[in-house]
Amino acid sequence: MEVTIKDIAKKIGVSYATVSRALNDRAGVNAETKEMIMAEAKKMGYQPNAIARGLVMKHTHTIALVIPDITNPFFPEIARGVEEIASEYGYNTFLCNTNWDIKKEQIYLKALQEKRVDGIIIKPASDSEEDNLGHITVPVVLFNKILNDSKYSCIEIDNERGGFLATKHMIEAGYKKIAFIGGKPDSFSNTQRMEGYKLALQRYKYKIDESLIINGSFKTQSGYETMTRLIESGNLPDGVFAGNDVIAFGVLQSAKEHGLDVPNDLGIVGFDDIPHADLPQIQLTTIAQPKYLMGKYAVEILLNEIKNKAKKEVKRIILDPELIERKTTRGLQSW
Amino acid sequence: MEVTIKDIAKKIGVSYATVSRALNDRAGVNAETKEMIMAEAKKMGYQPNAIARGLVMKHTHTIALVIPDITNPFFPEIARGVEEIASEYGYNTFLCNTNWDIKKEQIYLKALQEKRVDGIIIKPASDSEEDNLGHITVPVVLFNKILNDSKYSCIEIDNERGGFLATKHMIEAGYKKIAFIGGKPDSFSNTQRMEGYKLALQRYKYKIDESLIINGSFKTQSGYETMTRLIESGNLPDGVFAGNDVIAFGVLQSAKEHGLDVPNDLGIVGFDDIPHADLPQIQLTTIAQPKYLMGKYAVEILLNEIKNKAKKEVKRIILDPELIERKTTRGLQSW
DNA sequence: CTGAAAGCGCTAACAG
DNA sequence: CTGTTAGCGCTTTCAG
Repeated sequence: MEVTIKDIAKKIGVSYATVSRALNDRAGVNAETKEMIMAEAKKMGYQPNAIARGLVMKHTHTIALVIPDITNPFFPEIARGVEEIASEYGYNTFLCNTNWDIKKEQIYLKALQEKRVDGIIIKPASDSEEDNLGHITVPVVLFNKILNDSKYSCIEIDNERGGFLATKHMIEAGYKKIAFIGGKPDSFSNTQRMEGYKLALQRYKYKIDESLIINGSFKTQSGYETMTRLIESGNLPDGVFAGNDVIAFGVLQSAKEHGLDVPNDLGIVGFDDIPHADLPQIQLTTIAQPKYLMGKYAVEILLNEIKNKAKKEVKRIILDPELIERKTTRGLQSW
Repeated sequence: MEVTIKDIAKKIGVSYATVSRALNDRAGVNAETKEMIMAEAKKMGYQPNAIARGLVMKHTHTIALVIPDITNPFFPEIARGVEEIASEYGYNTFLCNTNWDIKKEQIYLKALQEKRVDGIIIKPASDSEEDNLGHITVPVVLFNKILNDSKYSCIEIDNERGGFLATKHMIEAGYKKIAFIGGKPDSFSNTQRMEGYKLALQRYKYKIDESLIINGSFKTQSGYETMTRLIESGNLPDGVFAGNDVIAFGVLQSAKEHGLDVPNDLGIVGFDDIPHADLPQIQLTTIAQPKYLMGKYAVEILLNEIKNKAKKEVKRIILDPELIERKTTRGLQSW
């Protein structure tokens, strides 16, 4: 049997309230008895029961991070940020992987609430917010742009500006026929990146060619397949702005297999700046997001909302994207 | 206030025991009243309190996966495996990242136990088992070879054989001066891979040159730095077996920066076969581990131990590594 | 089929 | 400084 507060109380001959006080370092316990209690607790191998405590305290000191794809190196970076900061504040974090499956997300959200997590940080699998987050009663912060009247705080990169920057860079480097190979079509981030792309095209008087705008999923495989299709259909662009880096990897792969010279025959820019995008063999030009920081901020906002549940104010943090020029695009100088 | 079982009992005019029975689908409730209860529960937005339930039931239906580096793409693959399978069985999983920090691991293990997780799957940050896992009372399964008298189940690849295979491959491909650039020196996996390397060297009458055996950490940066040091010290090998793939990436990077032709001037083989090791620009020859499967098996063993806590038997699963020949080594044919 | 009551391990008034 | 007591929300005998 597990050793409880009562066992140690009995052993020492005090009431278990006293033991509780001692263990929790609360005032009003004689120094000597406290010491005895601590010693005995250690000796008996006492381990506080957070479940019981949670039941009375009404908080669990655990939060959840729900993400769509832990296999995309973008998310582990974020996860590291939230986890590290959370644990600094004494919180554990559940890491839930929805696999972009809205049903799975639903199930997680339900379980998380039943387990009484104190708050949730989520990158939704889909963006029809109300559908999914409707039943959540704990504080939530999203990695997503959110409708203006939303009751949730959020933090994200300015995706439209990112898309704009990426496309502008390719235009200025002299690419003429620029495709957008995107990810999940019903994702805000994706849409906004595409909007930025279109905006840049317009700004520079390029015409928007819908046959060059193709969405799929945020996977390497998807990038590979749609690029291959593009090449084999004869509708070959000389530049592609990919919805994210792993898609860009797929594009790169297809290009290589078809003997295309990157960056001369084909320029590529990605989004995220995941680890290994900077390997010399890859050298992917991309739009960087401050992943770790995003995780960090998200927890801080969340923890703050948890603490001040009463007077909550929704915060929206929009971060600046940054273009990282590497070798999958021609530089201006070479033009 | 949260709606509880009592609220809905009061509303309908039954005892809350009955409500409990109905909600949990237990026998002995009149069909009609059950329906009423279910309806009311939904209407009132009742959400079972898993904390309270856990307190009485003595289990939480949550397990933990503690890993050293979520940023190494090897681990997310495993994580996906455990998470998916666990959730199929109705378990949530805490994902904890120790960052190879044994103190952090300690803290997590403590918190996890206090939160009464039902079991723990862990790749220890260090390998002096007894030190770390001593206080754990719940079932544990390790991703690590374990002493023969250990009380824990474990599952892992045959690292020695992997190291052997890797080195043998390089020898047969004609490389003459093969270095081992390893990861954490006090890691079993690392040591075993090194043993396999030595074994192959001996088998083929190569002499073992300790100046060619260098450990560091399981990071790209570490691989990059030690390779660079090797090159700049003039002690240039013509082959390196890296402790894992991300190290190999670093080696690759250094090689490239120093104008070495891979695979002709330098052959490289990694370990793990992480995603993106197969990109055409990388094409890393490596030793594959069945990552997802390892995660899956780990949960299955764990869940089984949880169920049969009484008659537990320790299981040791040793999986076979597989050499994946790609382009960072010469093939036999080209020799 | 249903209700009463005990208790899971702990915290927090409230008395002393 | 310390003990008594009442719950937290739920499951589970044990009676009826």
